[in-house]
Amino acid sequence: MDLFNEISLKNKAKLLRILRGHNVKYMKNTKIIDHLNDDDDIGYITKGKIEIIRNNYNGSTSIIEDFNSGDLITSVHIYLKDDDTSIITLEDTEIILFSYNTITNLDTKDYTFNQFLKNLFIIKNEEVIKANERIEVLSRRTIRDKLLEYFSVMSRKSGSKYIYLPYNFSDLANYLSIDRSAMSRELGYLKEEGFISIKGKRITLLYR
Amino acid sequence: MDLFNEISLKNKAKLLRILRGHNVKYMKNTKIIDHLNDDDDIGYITKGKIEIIRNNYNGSTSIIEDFNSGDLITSVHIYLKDDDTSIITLEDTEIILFSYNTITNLDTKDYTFNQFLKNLFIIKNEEVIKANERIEVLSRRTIRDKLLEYFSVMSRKSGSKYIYLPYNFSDLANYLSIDRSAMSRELGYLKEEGFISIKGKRITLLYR
DNA sequence: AAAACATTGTTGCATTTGCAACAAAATGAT
DNA sequence: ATCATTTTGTTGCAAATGCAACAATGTTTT
Repeated sequence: MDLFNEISLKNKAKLLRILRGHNVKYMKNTKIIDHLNDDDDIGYITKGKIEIIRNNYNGSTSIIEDFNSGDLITSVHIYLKDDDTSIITLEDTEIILFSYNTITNLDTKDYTFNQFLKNLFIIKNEEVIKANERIEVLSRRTIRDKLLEYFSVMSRKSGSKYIYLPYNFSDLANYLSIDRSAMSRELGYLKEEGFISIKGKRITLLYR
Repeated sequence: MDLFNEISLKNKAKLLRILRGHNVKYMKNTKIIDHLNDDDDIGYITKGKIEIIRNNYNGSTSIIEDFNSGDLITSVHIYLKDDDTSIITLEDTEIILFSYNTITNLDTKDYTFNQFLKNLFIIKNEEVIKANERIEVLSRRTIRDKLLEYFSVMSRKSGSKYIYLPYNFSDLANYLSIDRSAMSRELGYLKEEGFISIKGKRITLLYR
Protein backbone atom coordinates (compact mmCIF):
# COMPACT_ATOMS: atom_id res chain seq x y z
CA MET A 1 0.00 0.00 0.00
CA ASP A 2 1.38 3.37 -1.02
CA LEU A 3 1.02 6.14 1.53
CA PHE A 4 -0.04 8.52 -1.24
CA ASN A 5 -2.48 6.13 -2.82
CA GLU A 6 -5.47 8.00 -4.29
CA ILE A 7 -3.71 11.30 -3.66
CA SER A 8 -2.73 13.52 -6.60
CA LEU A 9 0.79 14.83 -6.92
CA LYS A 10 -0.48 18.32 -6.29
CA ASN A 11 -2.26 17.28 -3.11
CA LYS A 12 0.72 15.21 -2.07
CA ALA A 13 2.92 18.29 -2.27
CA LYS A 14 0.37 20.23 -0.28
CA LEU A 15 0.23 17.51 2.36
CA LEU A 16 3.99 17.38 2.68
CA ARG A 17 3.96 21.12 3.22
CA ILE A 18 1.23 21.01 5.84
CA LEU A 19 2.80 18.07 7.64
CA ARG A 20 6.29 19.39 7.21
CA GLY A 21 7.44 16.10 5.73
CA HIS A 22 10.90 16.24 4.22
CA ASN A 23 13.14 13.94 2.24
CA VAL A 24 16.32 12.38 3.54
CA LYS A 25 18.68 10.21 1.51
CA TYR A 26 21.18 7.61 2.61
CA MET A 27 23.84 5.75 0.68
CA LYS A 28 24.02 1.97 0.77
CA ASN A 29 25.50 0.47 3.96
CA THR A 30 25.03 3.60 6.01
CA LYS A 31 24.21 3.54 9.68
CA ILE A 32 21.21 5.73 10.30
CA ILE A 33 21.66 7.40 13.62
CA ASP A 34 21.03 11.08 13.12
CA HIS A 35 17.31 10.59 12.54
CA LEU A 36 14.80 8.16 13.93
CA ASN A 37 16.14 8.31 17.43
CA ASP A 38 13.52 10.85 18.30
CA ASP A 39 10.28 9.30 19.53
CA ASP A 40 8.37 11.71 17.36
CA ASP A 41 10.01 10.72 14.07
CA ILE A 42 8.10 8.61 11.62
CA GLY A 43 9.75 7.75 8.34
CA TYR A 44 8.09 6.59 5.16
CA ILE A 45 10.48 4.68 2.94
CA THR A 46 10.08 5.64 -0.70
CA LYS A 47 13.08 3.79 -2.04
CA GLY A 48 15.60 1.24 -0.85
CA LYS A 49 15.99 -1.30 1.89
CA ILE A 50 16.75 -1.04 5.59
CA GLU A 51 17.53 -3.59 8.26
CA ILE A 52 17.53 -3.34 12.02
CA ILE A 53 20.17 -5.59 13.50
CA ARG A 54 21.02 -6.41 17.07
CA ASN A 55 24.53 -7.49 17.95
CA ASN A 56 24.03 -9.56 21.04
CA TYR A 57 26.57 -9.42 23.83
CA ASN A 58 27.58 -13.03 23.20
CA GLY A 59 28.59 -12.31 19.62
CA SER A 60 25.51 -13.59 17.83
CA THR A 61 23.38 -11.23 15.78
CA SER A 62 19.64 -11.02 15.28
CA ILE A 63 17.75 -9.40 12.47
CA ILE A 64 15.08 -7.52 14.32
CA GLU A 65 13.20 -6.34 11.30
CA ASP A 66 13.63 -5.36 7.71
CA PHE A 67 11.99 -2.59 5.81
CA ASN A 68 11.37 -1.94 2.16
CA SER A 69 9.89 0.92 0.23
CA GLY A 70 6.30 1.42 1.31
CA ASP A 71 7.11 0.64 4.94
CA LEU A 72 6.89 2.98 7.87
CA ILE A 73 9.78 3.05 10.28
CA THR A 74 9.58 4.68 13.67
CA SER A 75 11.67 4.89 16.78
CA VAL A 76 9.31 2.23 18.10
CA HIS A 77 11.42 -0.22 16.24
CA ILE A 78 14.66 0.68 17.91
CA TYR A 79 15.57 0.50 21.53
CA LEU A 80 18.98 1.39 22.75
CA LYS A 81 20.12 -1.45 24.93
CA ASP A 82 23.20 -3.01 26.44
CA ASP A 83 23.77 -4.91 23.25
CA ASP A 84 23.86 -2.52 20.35
CA THR A 85 21.02 -2.22 17.93
CA SER A 86 21.68 -0.50 14.64
CA ILE A 87 19.74 0.56 11.57
CA ILE A 88 21.59 -0.05 8.35
CA THR A 89 20.67 0.70 4.75
CA LEU A 90 21.14 -2.30 2.49
CA GLU A 91 20.64 -0.16 -0.63
CA ASP A 92 20.59 3.53 -1.46
CA THR A 93 17.55 4.64 0.46
CA GLU A 94 15.16 7.56 0.53
CA ILE A 95 12.84 8.39 3.36
CA ILE A 96 10.18 11.02 3.91
CA LEU A 97 10.41 12.07 7.51
CA PHE A 98 7.24 13.11 9.36
CA SER A 99 6.43 14.13 12.88
CA TYR A 100 4.05 11.70 14.55
CA ASN A 101 2.57 14.42 16.70
CA THR A 102 2.04 16.75 13.80
CA ILE A 103 0.01 14.07 12.05
CA THR A 104 -2.07 13.08 15.05
CA ASN A 105 -2.67 16.64 16.16
CA LEU A 106 -3.32 18.26 12.82
CA ASP A 107 -6.68 19.97 12.91
CA THR A 108 -7.95 20.34 9.38
CA LYS A 109 -11.03 19.62 7.37
CA ASP A 110 -8.78 18.86 4.42
CA TYR A 111 -10.23 15.95 2.50
CA THR A 112 -6.83 14.86 1.25
CA PHE A 113 -5.69 14.48 4.82
CA ASN A 114 -8.61 12.14 5.29
CA GLN A 115 -7.33 9.87 2.53
CA PHE A 116 -3.82 10.14 3.93
CA LEU A 117 -5.04 8.94 7.31
CA LYS A 118 -6.85 6.01 5.73
CA ASN A 119 -3.64 5.02 3.98
CA LEU A 120 -1.64 5.39 7.17
CA PHE A 121 -4.12 3.15 8.95
CA ILE A 122 -3.90 0.51 6.25
CA ILE A 123 -0.11 0.53 6.34
CA LYS A 124 -0.07 0.28 10.13
CA ASN A 125 -2.45 -2.63 9.84
CA GLU A 126 -0.08 -4.36 7.46
CA GLU A 127 2.69 -3.78 9.98
CA VAL A 128 0.62 -5.49 12.64
CA ILE A 129 0.04 -8.45 10.36
CA LYS A 130 3.77 -8.74 9.70
CA ALA A 131 4.61 -8.47 13.39
CA ASN A 132 2.06 -11.10 14.30
CA GLU A 133 3.38 -13.50 11.73
CA ARG A 134 6.81 -13.11 13.27
CA ILE A 135 5.39 -13.70 16.72
CA GLU A 136 3.63 -16.83 15.50
CA VAL A 137 6.96 -18.15 14.31
CA LEU A 138 9.07 -17.07 17.28
CA SER A 139 6.58 -18.44 19.79
CA ARG A 140 7.21 -21.99 18.53
CA ARG A 141 9.47 -23.82 20.91
CA THR A 142 11.66 -25.99 18.74
CA ILE A 143 13.73 -25.20 15.68
CA ARG A 144 11.67 -27.64 13.67
CA ASP A 145 8.42 -25.99 14.65
CA LYS A 146 9.80 -22.53 13.95
CA LEU A 147 10.84 -23.63 10.48
CA LEU A 148 7.56 -25.35 9.71
CA GLU A 149 5.56 -22.39 10.94
CA TYR A 150 7.69 -20.04 8.88
CA PHE A 151 7.17 -22.19 5.81
CA SER A 152 3.47 -22.27 6.53
CA VAL A 153 3.29 -18.48 6.71
CA MET A 154 5.30 -18.09 3.52
CA SER A 155 3.22 -20.70 1.77
CA ARG A 156 -0.01 -19.00 2.84
CA LYS A 157 1.29 -15.73 1.44
CA SER A 158 2.39 -17.13 -1.88
CA GLY A 159 -0.67 -19.36 -2.06
CA SER A 160 1.43 -22.32 -3.10
CA LYS A 161 3.69 -25.00 -1.71
CA TYR A 162 6.66 -23.41 -3.42
CA ILE A 163 8.54 -20.92 -1.30
CA TYR A 164 11.25 -18.53 -2.35
CA LEU A 165 13.31 -17.46 0.66
CA PRO A 166 13.86 -13.71 0.93
CA TYR A 167 17.01 -14.44 2.94
CA ASN A 168 20.07 -16.59 2.66
CA PHE A 169 20.17 -19.33 5.27
CA SER A 170 22.43 -17.41 7.55
CA ASP A 171 20.01 -14.49 7.70
CA LEU A 172 17.04 -16.81 7.99
CA ALA A 173 18.58 -18.23 11.15
CA ASN A 174 18.97 -14.69 12.47
CA TYR A 175 15.37 -13.89 11.64
CA LEU A 176 14.21 -17.02 13.44
CA SER A 177 16.59 -16.31 16.32
CA ILE A 178 18.21 -19.71 16.18
CA ASP A 179 21.72 -21.00 15.63
CA ARG A 180 22.60 -21.32 11.97
CA SER A 181 24.32 -24.68 12.22
CA ALA A 182 21.52 -26.12 14.32
CA MET A 183 19.05 -24.89 11.72
CA SER A 184 21.11 -26.43 8.96
CA ARG A 185 21.07 -29.73 10.84
CA GLU A 186 17.30 -29.56 11.30
CA LEU A 187 16.73 -28.70 7.63
CA GLY A 188 18.77 -31.80 6.84
CA TYR A 189 16.43 -33.93 8.96
CA LEU A 190 13.37 -32.37 7.34
CA LYS A 191 14.74 -33.21 3.90
CA GLU A 192 15.67 -36.73 5.02
CA GLU A 193 12.18 -37.32 6.38
CA GLY A 194 10.62 -36.09 3.18
CA PHE A 195 8.94 -32.96 4.51
CA ILE A 196 10.66 -30.57 2.18
CA SER A 197 13.05 -30.30 -0.71
CA ILE A 198 15.55 -27.50 -1.12
CA LYS A 199 17.19 -26.08 -4.19
CA GLY A 200 19.09 -22.91 -3.34
CA LYS A 201 16.57 -20.50 -1.92
CA ARG A 202 13.71 -22.44 -3.42
CA ILE A 203 11.90 -24.71 -0.97
CA THR A 204 9.07 -27.08 -1.80
CA LEU A 205 6.70 -28.33 0.85
CA LEU A 206 6.01 -32.03 0.33
CA TYR A 207 3.47 -32.60 3.08
CA ARG A 208 -0.30 -32.11 3.16
CA MET B 1 -6.22 5.72 23.52
CA ASP B 2 -9.97 5.71 23.10
CA LEU B 3 -11.24 5.20 19.58
CA PHE B 4 -13.83 7.91 20.16
CA ASN B 5 -11.43 10.35 21.73
CA GLU B 6 -12.35 13.94 20.82
CA ILE B 7 -15.59 12.75 19.28
CA SER B 8 -18.92 13.83 20.79
CA LEU B 9 -21.56 11.26 21.67
CA LYS B 10 -23.76 12.61 18.94
CA ASN B 11 -21.03 12.31 16.33
CA LYS B 12 -20.09 8.90 17.67
CA ALA B 13 -23.63 7.71 17.07
CA LYS B 14 -23.53 9.18 13.60
CA LEU B 15 -20.22 7.47 12.87
CA LEU B 16 -21.50 4.13 14.06
CA ARG B 17 -24.44 4.53 11.73
CA ILE B 18 -22.31 5.48 8.74
CA LEU B 19 -19.80 2.71 9.40
CA ARG B 20 -22.47 0.22 10.34
CA GLY B 21 -20.68 -0.58 13.59
CA HIS B 22 -22.72 -2.69 15.97
CA ASN B 23 -22.39 -3.96 19.50
CA VAL B 24 -21.87 -7.57 20.46
CA LYS B 25 -21.69 -8.93 24.00
CA TYR B 26 -20.09 -12.04 25.38
CA MET B 27 -20.27 -13.66 28.78
CA LYS B 28 -17.12 -14.54 30.69
CA ASN B 29 -15.30 -17.67 29.49
CA THR B 30 -17.01 -17.75 26.13
CA LYS B 31 -15.30 -18.93 22.99
CA ILE B 32 -15.74 -16.32 20.31
CA ILE B 33 -16.13 -18.09 17.04
CA ASP B 34 -19.17 -16.67 15.32
CA HIS B 35 -17.50 -13.32 14.68
CA LEU B 36 -13.95 -12.34 13.91
CA ASN B 37 -13.34 -15.24 11.61
CA ASP B 38 -14.13 -13.02 8.68
CA ASP B 39 -11.08 -11.20 7.33
CA ASP B 40 -13.15 -8.07 7.10
CA ASP B 41 -14.14 -7.95 10.77
CA ILE B 42 -12.50 -5.48 13.05
CA GLY B 43 -13.61 -5.34 16.66
CA TYR B 44 -13.11 -2.52 19.11
CA ILE B 45 -13.25 -3.75 22.69
CA THR B 46 -15.23 -1.38 24.90
CA LYS B 47 -15.34 -3.55 27.98
CA GLY B 48 -13.74 -6.74 29.27
CA LYS B 49 -10.77 -8.90 28.55
CA ILE B 50 -9.95 -11.39 25.82
CA GLU B 51 -7.16 -13.87 25.29
CA ILE B 52 -6.00 -15.74 22.24
CA ILE B 53 -4.59 -19.12 23.16
CA ARG B 54 -2.95 -21.79 21.11
CA ASN B 55 -3.10 -25.39 22.24
CA ASN B 56 -0.01 -26.91 20.70
CA TYR B 57 -0.11 -30.43 19.36
CA ASN B 58 2.29 -31.60 22.06
CA GLY B 59 -0.03 -30.53 24.84
CA SER B 60 1.60 -27.25 25.78
CA THR B 61 -0.29 -24.00 25.40
CA SER B 62 0.84 -20.55 24.33
CA ILE B 63 -0.80 -17.24 25.02
CA ILE B 64 -0.65 -15.59 21.64
CA GLU B 65 -2.00 -12.26 22.72
CA ASP B 66 -4.31 -10.64 25.19
CA PHE B 67 -6.68 -7.77 24.68
CA ASN B 68 -8.30 -5.28 26.98
CA SER B 69 -10.83 -2.54 26.50
CA GLY B 70 -9.42 0.01 24.09
CA ASP B 71 -7.78 -2.64 21.94
CA LEU B 72 -8.63 -3.54 18.39
CA ILE B 73 -8.97 -7.19 17.53
CA THR B 74 -9.04 -8.45 13.98
CA SER B 75 -8.92 -11.77 12.22
CA VAL B 76 -5.26 -10.91 11.66
CA HIS B 77 -4.68 -12.18 15.12
CA ILE B 78 -6.13 -15.59 14.56
CA TYR B 79 -5.02 -18.22 12.14
CA LEU B 80 -6.66 -21.57 11.96
CA LYS B 81 -3.89 -24.09 12.13
CA ASP B 82 -3.19 -27.72 12.85
CA ASP B 83 -3.04 -26.95 16.51
CA ASP B 84 -6.15 -25.15 17.59
CA THR B 85 -6.18 -21.48 18.33
CA SER B 86 -9.08 -20.06 20.26
CA ILE B 87 -10.33 -16.68 21.42
CA ILE B 88 -11.72 -16.71 24.91
CA THR B 89 -13.28 -13.96 27.00
CA LEU B 90 -11.77 -13.74 30.47
CA GLU B 91 -14.49 -11.36 31.64
CA ASP B 92 -17.88 -10.22 30.41
CA THR B 93 -16.92 -8.44 27.24
CA GLU B 94 -18.42 -5.94 24.83
CA ILE B 95 -17.18 -5.28 21.34
CA ILE B 96 -18.13 -2.86 18.61
CA LEU B 97 -17.82 -4.69 15.34
CA PHE B 98 -16.77 -2.78 12.22
CA SER B 99 -16.02 -3.71 8.67
CA TYR B 100 -12.43 -3.00 7.73
CA ASN B 101 -13.34 -2.36 4.11
CA THR B 102 -16.15 -0.01 5.01
CA ILE B 103 -13.71 2.11 6.98
CA THR B 104 -10.96 2.14 4.40
CA ASN B 105 -13.32 2.72 1.49
CA LEU B 106 -15.63 5.26 3.04
CA ASP B 107 -15.71 8.34 0.88
CA THR B 108 -16.78 11.27 2.98
CA LYS B 109 -15.70 14.76 3.78
CA ASP B 110 -17.00 14.23 7.29
CA TYR B 111 -14.68 15.92 9.74
CA THR B 112 -15.57 13.49 12.51
CA PHE B 113 -14.41 10.65 10.33
CA ASN B 114 -11.12 12.46 10.09
CA GLN B 115 -10.71 12.38 13.88
CA PHE B 116 -11.83 8.75 13.93
CA LEU B 117 -9.09 7.84 11.46
CA LYS B 118 -6.49 9.65 13.52
CA ASN B 119 -7.56 7.66 16.56
CA LEU B 120 -7.51 4.41 14.59
CA PHE B 121 -3.99 5.18 13.45
CA ILE B 122 -2.85 5.91 16.98
CA ILE B 123 -4.33 2.67 18.29
CA LYS B 124 -2.75 0.67 15.47
CA ASN B 125 0.54 2.32 16.31
CA GLU B 126 0.18 1.20 19.91
CA GLU B 127 -0.49 -2.31 18.64
CA VAL B 128 2.75 -2.21 16.69
CA ILE B 129 4.64 -1.09 19.77
CA LYS B 130 3.17 -3.95 21.78
CA ALA B 131 3.95 -6.49 19.08
CA ASN B 132 7.52 -5.26 18.76
CA GLU B 133 8.09 -5.50 22.47
CA ARG B 134 6.95 -9.09 22.31
CA ILE B 135 9.27 -9.76 19.39
CA GLU B 136 12.18 -8.22 21.30
CA VAL B 137 11.53 -10.65 24.10
CA LEU B 138 10.87 -13.74 22.00
CA SER B 139 13.93 -13.17 19.85
CA ARG B 140 16.22 -13.68 22.85
CA ARG B 141 17.76 -17.12 22.73
CA THR B 142 17.92 -18.23 26.34
CA ILE B 143 15.31 -18.30 29.08
CA ARG B 144 17.45 -15.97 31.16
CA ASP B 145 17.70 -13.42 28.37
CA LYS B 146 13.98 -13.63 27.65
CA LEU B 147 13.22 -12.96 31.30
CA LEU B 148 15.69 -10.09 31.60
CA GLU B 149 14.44 -8.51 28.39
CA TYR B 150 10.85 -8.86 29.58
CA PHE B 151 11.75 -7.23 32.88
CA SER B 152 13.55 -4.48 31.03
CA VAL B 153 10.49 -3.77 28.89
CA MET B 154 8.21 -3.77 31.91
CA SER B 155 10.59 -1.58 33.84
CA ARG B 156 10.83 0.91 30.98
CA LYS B 157 7.04 1.09 30.88
CA SER B 158 6.59 1.60 34.58
CA GLY B 159 9.61 3.87 34.73
CA SER B 160 10.89 2.11 37.82
CA LYS B 161 12.76 -0.99 38.91
CA TYR B 162 9.62 -2.35 40.52
CA ILE B 163 7.54 -4.56 38.28
CA TYR B 164 4.08 -5.90 38.86
CA LEU B 165 3.46 -8.96 36.72
CA PRO B 166 0.19 -8.91 34.79
CA TYR B 167 0.27 -12.71 34.74
CA ASN B 168 0.77 -15.52 37.15
CA PHE B 169 4.01 -17.42 36.56
CA SER B 170 2.32 -20.15 34.62
CA ASP B 171 0.88 -17.67 32.13
CA LEU B 172 4.13 -15.72 32.01
CA ALA B 173 5.86 -18.88 30.82
CA ASN B 174 3.21 -19.24 28.14
CA TYR B 175 3.65 -15.64 27.07
CA LEU B 176 7.41 -16.14 26.84
CA SER B 177 6.91 -19.47 25.09
CA ILE B 178 9.08 -21.37 27.52
CA ASP B 179 8.60 -24.29 29.86
CA ARG B 180 7.17 -23.24 33.20
CA SER B 181 9.40 -25.39 35.35
CA ALA B 182 12.51 -24.35 33.43
CA MET B 183 11.48 -20.74 33.94
CA SER B 184 10.96 -21.35 37.62
CA ARG B 185 14.45 -22.84 37.83
CA GLU B 186 15.97 -19.86 36.01
CA LEU B 187 14.12 -17.39 38.24
CA GLY B 188 15.64 -19.25 41.17
CA TYR B 189 19.14 -18.71 39.75
CA LEU B 190 18.43 -15.03 39.12
CA LYS B 191 17.34 -14.61 42.72
CA GLU B 192 20.35 -16.57 43.96
CA GLU B 193 22.72 -14.42 41.94
CA GLY B 194 21.16 -11.26 43.26
CA PHE B 195 19.66 -9.97 40.02
CA ILE B 196 16.09 -9.82 41.24
CA SER B 197 13.88 -10.34 44.22
CA ILE B 198 10.38 -11.73 44.01
CA LYS B 199 7.41 -11.33 46.29
CA GLY B 200 4.31 -12.79 44.71
CA LYS B 201 3.78 -10.95 41.44
CA ARG B 202 6.01 -8.12 42.56
CA ILE B 203 9.54 -8.23 41.17
CA THR B 204 12.35 -5.85 41.99
CA LEU B 205 15.32 -5.41 39.70
CA LEU B 206 18.49 -5.23 41.75
CA TYR B 207 20.96 -4.55 38.96
CA ARG B 208 22.06 -1.30 37.28
C1' DA C 1 -13.07 -25.80 58.56
C1' DA C 2 -12.61 -29.06 55.16
C1' DA C 3 -12.33 -30.37 50.69
C1' DA C 4 -11.32 -29.41 45.94
C1' DC C 5 -8.66 -27.03 42.82
C1' DA C 6 -4.95 -24.14 41.07
C1' DT C 7 -0.35 -22.38 41.33
C1' DT C 8 4.42 -22.71 42.43
C1' DG C 9 8.89 -25.00 43.53
C1' DT C 10 12.07 -28.77 42.80
C1' DT C 11 14.70 -32.38 40.64
C1' DG C 12 16.39 -36.34 37.57
C1' DC C 13 16.82 -37.33 33.05
C1' DA C 14 16.49 -37.34 27.96
C1' DT C 15 16.48 -34.34 24.23
C1' DT C 16 17.46 -30.25 21.88
C1' DT C 17 20.27 -26.55 21.03
C1' DG C 18 24.24 -23.61 20.75
C1' DC C 19 28.99 -23.33 20.04
C1' DA C 20 33.29 -24.11 17.81
C1' DA C 21 35.91 -25.59 14.30
C1' DC C 22 36.63 -27.00 9.82
C1' DA C 23 35.62 -28.66 5.03
C1' DA C 24 33.03 -27.96 0.85
C1' DA C 25 30.66 -25.24 -2.22
C1' DA C 26 29.22 -20.97 -4.14
C1' DT C 27 29.88 -16.29 -5.21
C1' DG C 28 32.40 -12.13 -6.30
C1' DA C 29 36.55 -9.54 -7.62
C1' DT C 30 40.83 -8.87 -10.20
C1' DA D 1 41.17 -18.39 -14.66
C1' DT D 2 42.72 -17.49 -10.15
C1' DC D 3 42.27 -15.84 -5.81
C1' DA D 4 39.63 -14.02 -1.98
C1' DT D 5 35.43 -13.91 0.40
C1' DT D 6 31.06 -15.51 1.73
C1' DT D 7 27.80 -19.03 2.40
C1' DT D 8 26.58 -23.68 3.46
C1' DG D 9 27.13 -28.37 5.45
C1' DT D 10 28.83 -31.36 9.13
C1' DT D 11 30.06 -33.06 13.60
C1' DG D 12 31.59 -33.62 18.59
C1' DC D 13 30.65 -31.85 22.75
C1' DA D 14 28.95 -29.00 26.55
C1' DA D 15 25.15 -26.43 28.11
C1' DA D 16 20.40 -25.27 28.17
C1' DT D 17 15.82 -26.72 27.93
C1' DG D 18 11.68 -29.48 28.05
C1' DC D 19 9.31 -33.03 30.23
C1' DA D 20 7.43 -35.64 33.91
C1' DA D 21 6.35 -36.41 38.38
C1' DC D 22 5.51 -34.96 42.81
C1' DA D 23 5.57 -32.00 47.03
C1' DA D 24 4.35 -27.65 48.97
C1' DT D 25 1.82 -23.76 49.11
C1' DG D 26 -2.04 -20.76 48.00
C1' DT D 27 -6.89 -19.94 46.62
C1' DT D 28 -11.76 -20.85 46.07
C1' DT D 29 -15.97 -23.30 47.01
C1' DT D 30 -19.17 -25.69 49.80
